[in-house]
Amino acid sequence: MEQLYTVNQLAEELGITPRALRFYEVKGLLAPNRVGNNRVYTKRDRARLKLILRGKRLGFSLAEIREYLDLYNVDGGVEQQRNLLKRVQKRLKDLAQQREDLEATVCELKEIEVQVSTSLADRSPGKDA
Amino acid sequence: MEQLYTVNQLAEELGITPRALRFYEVKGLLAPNRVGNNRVYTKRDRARLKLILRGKRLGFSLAEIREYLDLYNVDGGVEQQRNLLKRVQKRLKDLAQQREDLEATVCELKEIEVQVSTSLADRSPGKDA
DNA sequence: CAGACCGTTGACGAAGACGTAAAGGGAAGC
DNA sequence: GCTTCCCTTTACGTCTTCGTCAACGGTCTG
Repeated sequence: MEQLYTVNQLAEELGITPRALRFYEVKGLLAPNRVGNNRVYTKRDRARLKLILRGKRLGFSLAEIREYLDLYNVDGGVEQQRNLLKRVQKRLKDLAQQREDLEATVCELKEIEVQVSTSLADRSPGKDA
Repeated sequence: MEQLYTVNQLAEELGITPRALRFYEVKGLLAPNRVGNNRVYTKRDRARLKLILRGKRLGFSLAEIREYLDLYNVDGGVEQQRNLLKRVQKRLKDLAQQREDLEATVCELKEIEVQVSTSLADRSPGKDA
């Protein structure tokens, strides 16, 4: 019933190597079940992996992503939840900074784009007509 | 008249190490003037450095940041400008993807924040009153 | 039963981004 | 003149994130 994957299957589907998958496991980012000696990944593992990959695209290190994944463990006592809340809020703050950086960079690149575009249009007029 | 900096001054001001500054120079990201044997950084160098740091916060490698900085060289022949335009547009595309990832992550974290907050509020009612 | 595939662990390698120690030059203060 | 301080270069160390063998086990097929 439930969709399962081998290392190779899951790796190929998400466009990474099996080696990377095993590495993430060593680093504590994933913990697939075993059948005998072989890894078996569930949909949950897959979802977790997608979070990992998104974290990477955002430029986070595996250690940071590990912390980030911990934020999804909403269980725990009051003290733990307070702690979790703090970490979530810090992460949100970091992401806000990152968004600022992103917007600023996009703005500047768009300016350059316009500049270069018009410069090109001026040099070879009529090409756009 | 113009504000100048030594390695240590500039490093401290921007919260990095002098080692990093020299390293960026070796990697071709910075090219400060010399007075005798000593590096002297201008405001322009400082601005460039801030771009570098922003790139790092966005998760780019130094090599990518180097390319990015080259995008600011709007001079050059038509062929070069066409090339530049392409690179700018590719970079913008990458950043768009990154923005998507960013928004998705922020959304999820905010959900968690609400979840944990209300959970805490429920457990200790009246604390908020 | 041999070979073809998957899958496993382990060791070594490699690139990127610096940290850190070593050894020395120049100027400034006492 | 000697120390102190800042700066220099060179070189080696380190941590991360895998890639790349190497050597091995299990299973299926012919």
